Amino acid sequence: MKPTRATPKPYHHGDLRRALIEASRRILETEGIAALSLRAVAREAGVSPAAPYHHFRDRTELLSEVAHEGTAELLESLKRARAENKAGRERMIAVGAAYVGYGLNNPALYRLMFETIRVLETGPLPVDVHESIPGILVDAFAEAMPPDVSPTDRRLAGIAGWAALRGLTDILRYRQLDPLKTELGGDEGFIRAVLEHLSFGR
Amino acid sequence: MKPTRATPKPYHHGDLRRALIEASRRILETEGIAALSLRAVAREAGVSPAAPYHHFRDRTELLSEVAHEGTAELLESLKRARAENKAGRERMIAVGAAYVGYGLNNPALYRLMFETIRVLETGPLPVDVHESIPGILVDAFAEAMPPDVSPTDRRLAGIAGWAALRGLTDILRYRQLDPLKTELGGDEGFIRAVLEHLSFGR
DNA sequence: CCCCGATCTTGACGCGGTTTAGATAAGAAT
DNA sequence: ATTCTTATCTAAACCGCGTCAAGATCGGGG
Repeated sequence: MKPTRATPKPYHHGDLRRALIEASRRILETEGIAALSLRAVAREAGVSPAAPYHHFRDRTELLSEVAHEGTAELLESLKRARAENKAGRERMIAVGAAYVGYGLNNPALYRLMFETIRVLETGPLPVDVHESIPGILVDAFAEAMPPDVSPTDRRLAGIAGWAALRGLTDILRYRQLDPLKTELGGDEGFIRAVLEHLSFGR
Repeated sequence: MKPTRATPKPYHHGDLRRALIEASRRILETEGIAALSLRAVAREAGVSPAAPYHHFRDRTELLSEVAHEGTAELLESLKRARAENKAGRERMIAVGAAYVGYGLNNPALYRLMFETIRVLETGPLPVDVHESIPGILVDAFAEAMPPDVSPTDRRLAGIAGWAALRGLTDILRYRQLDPLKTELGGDEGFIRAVLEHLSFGR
């Protein structure tokens, strides 16, 4: 009986595809995105430079897979934050903090996901919008609006919130400490303060 | 026998430094950031691959100079928008639209400025904060707050606005048209609507 | 007028992505 | 079990890239 594979049974190596992705993430964490070359990944996995070509069309496709894993993880984290908080301000803050937190805790991978490889957030909206990263973010902000807000304004709030999260993550990722940040209790408090402000914080 | 140049008289080439930067921008506009190699720039300028090393320490320094020009242009654009509008909501929208507009009109250069080469927005705050790109943005948003807002909240509003601009630019740069965008009158109207929303749009 | 030094070229090195041809080994066919 | 097939991997090569060392060139100061 043919092994119906969750992971296709490999021949020589033992699931090189998987090994390559993991090697990539290892390099990404330890040496940064600059060191993430196809050859380096192959070295790390202990195979020849040409071996990866039997599992990925080219370097971009390998990196896309790595980025895809990051997207899945981030999505999972957002879903968790959503599930653990009732719709409204608390959920918005929790979801937002989860997003920024992921970016800060996985800087190289985050960068790969949203800068180097654009395959992900690009393209027409995914199958189920509300289960996508932008979808969850937009929803969380939109639902945090007061009840009297029009649907259009609600949607604008969602987009504005989503945009602010992307920008905030970049700013925190690239910049040194802002004086205000420490005043407000480090990253945590700072993020929370900005998010609260975004949802009509007063 | 020497053609008297407008630019300071160089030796062999005729201000190769300048020519290299301009060649870089030409490649950036036409072929994108992926084609922006040192050798390609040298080719475009009609010199040997090693020639640039007499004007720039390495490839990064050349790209930094190109990015620096972009930063100067963007800064100029923001200053103009600031000067042409009195402090408050109108200035905030004008400045914000100028920022996003620059990013959309110079996608490859914008990306070089804020993704590929980080020398610019990175590092401790510049000499005069209020004459920097983040400074002008933060100020514009902070000043658009109602008068009864506390200094801390004002500053938070500035940072939130700045972050939203960065994110909005990315989103518009990477994504296809959002349905809402066309409803609101294309990029222009969309940006304006989001910005208005950011400053307590109700 | 000659020499100095800034500027540019030539040629090379090592690394990267990718392709081609060949070796290897697992499963299928006989 | 032996042979065949095919996926997998290696070896070797090609070309472009960033960079450096050595030499050629040329403008201006002595």
